[in-house]
Amino acid sequence: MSSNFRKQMTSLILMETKEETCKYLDHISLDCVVFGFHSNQLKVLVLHMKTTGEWVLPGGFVYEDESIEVAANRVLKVRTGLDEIFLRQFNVFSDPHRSRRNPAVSDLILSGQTYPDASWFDKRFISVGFYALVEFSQVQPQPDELSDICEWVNLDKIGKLILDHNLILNKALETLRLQLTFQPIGYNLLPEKFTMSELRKLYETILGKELDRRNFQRKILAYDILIRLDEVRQGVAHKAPGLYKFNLDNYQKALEEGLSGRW
Amino acid sequence: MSSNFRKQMTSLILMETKEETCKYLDHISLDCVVFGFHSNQLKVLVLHMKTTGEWVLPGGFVYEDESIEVAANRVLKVRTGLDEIFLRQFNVFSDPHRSRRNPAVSDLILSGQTYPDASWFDKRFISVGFYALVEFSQVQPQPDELSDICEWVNLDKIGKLILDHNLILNKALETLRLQLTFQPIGYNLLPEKFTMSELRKLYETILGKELDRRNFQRKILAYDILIRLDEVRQGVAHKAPGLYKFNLDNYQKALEEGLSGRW
DNA sequence: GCAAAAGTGTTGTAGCTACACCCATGG
DNA sequence: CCATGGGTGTAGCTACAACACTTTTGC
Repeated sequence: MSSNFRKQMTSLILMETKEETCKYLDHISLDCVVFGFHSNQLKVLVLHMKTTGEWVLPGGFVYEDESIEVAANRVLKVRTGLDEIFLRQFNVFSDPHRSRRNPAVSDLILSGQTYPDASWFDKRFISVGFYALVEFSQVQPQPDELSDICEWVNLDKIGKLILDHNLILNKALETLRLQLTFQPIGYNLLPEKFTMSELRKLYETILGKELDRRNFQRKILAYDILIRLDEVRQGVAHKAPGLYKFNLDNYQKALEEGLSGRW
Repeated sequence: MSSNFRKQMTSLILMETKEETCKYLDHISLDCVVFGFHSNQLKVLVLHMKTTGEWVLPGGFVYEDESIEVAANRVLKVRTGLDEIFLRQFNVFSDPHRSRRNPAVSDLILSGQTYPDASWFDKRFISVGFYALVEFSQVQPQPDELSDICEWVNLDKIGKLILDHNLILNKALETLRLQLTFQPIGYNLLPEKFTMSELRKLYETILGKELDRRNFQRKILAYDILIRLDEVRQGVAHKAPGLYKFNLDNYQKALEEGLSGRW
């Protein structure tokens, strides 16, 4: 790592943080598994570190005067351009050896403007895991000062991530599965208008198994949570599928009960 | 609060922590909602503070070299006498105003043996909530140095707790409800041998609604997770009910699928 | 004998599975 | 005109709710 490079990155960090007077809480971080759904595949937002070439989940730290939820929202707003993201914490990762000294980062924190001292990054971090559901097409992935890429990666194409981030991802996915019946997962991952196939493919991807096309349709319609629009999807090489949107009122009510079935 | 009293309590704390060289992590605490089941009622373990008379959930702090799970186990071992308690984290409570200066506690921490400095308790705490399931009769409730009572209280008799502990309790209960179908909740709350009524009352208490005695029995037996013993409960003023125990192998397998039904 | 709870049986129905069949569209 | 996926229908089965009825015990 060249001295020039260090200088450049240090100034980048300072630029971004200069006006901030709040300090971060020691020892506490957050990591986000941001899910999106596109071309019938579940995708996750990941960053590629400039210095080490490692892949990481978007994450950040918590200011002394904000809740973790607010911190996660703040972090994701920068990373995606979106406000008011659907966000749920799902687990705390606190193995004392989960984090380690990261020279690429801690080298930068010499000025101590926002961090208590230079060794701040050497400390052990307890990380709160969040999963986020976003509408794929609305996201403008933005790398941070330490990364050169921020992009969507298919769930089945995710390789080795930094630290315990693969564990975090897997746990997020497991949570998503368990919460499929009582969280508005379809609503948050799909665009406003969607076809029945798209909704079903989303369920199939999350559950990791195929569902009967016809039974799925009848079952989901029986909940009365969808509104059939007078539109069809154009430009497909077969019968044009009808478009639906969520009936948000009924959807919320149905989720309170849980979408009972076994899928 | 008399000066004598302060001295006494300070020495108590020092006694307990003298041999410990590890420091606690700043800003991070944990709180446990310990559930027990006795005389067909769900109970929670609470402490009564000597100084302020407030009721609190058992909790503690995290050493620099332990995970939160290990810390929670350590705390609960002292409070209950039990090892290897069934324990699940369910939420992080991080509202920046959730904790406040607690004079009764922070006055004690003047020596800085185990805490970084005297203002340690004044800091904001982010608390990881755990729920624990224990077998009521096995527990020996032990107050800590700051409390004079540690006892079981019926869920419906719990009054105002300190800080946001009522919120923590409610969230724990909600989690318990949601996880009833895929966590070994019956197994951990009941004694080894139990009657069908006891198991059903447990479900009824957690779910907050009555279940049909006969349908419950047939449904739960259909899962093949119980073993009917050749014993009956004696000394009841009616037909002696048969005793059951869990078939742990089958129970685990069934929980992986989820005890499907709607209860 | 009677009250109270245990234990077993029955019946109708809702909802699911597993299909068959036809429709619309692009190439 | 055919391949592809959309849309609707139906028969059989399972699981469940809502009951009735019998059994066993203490008092």
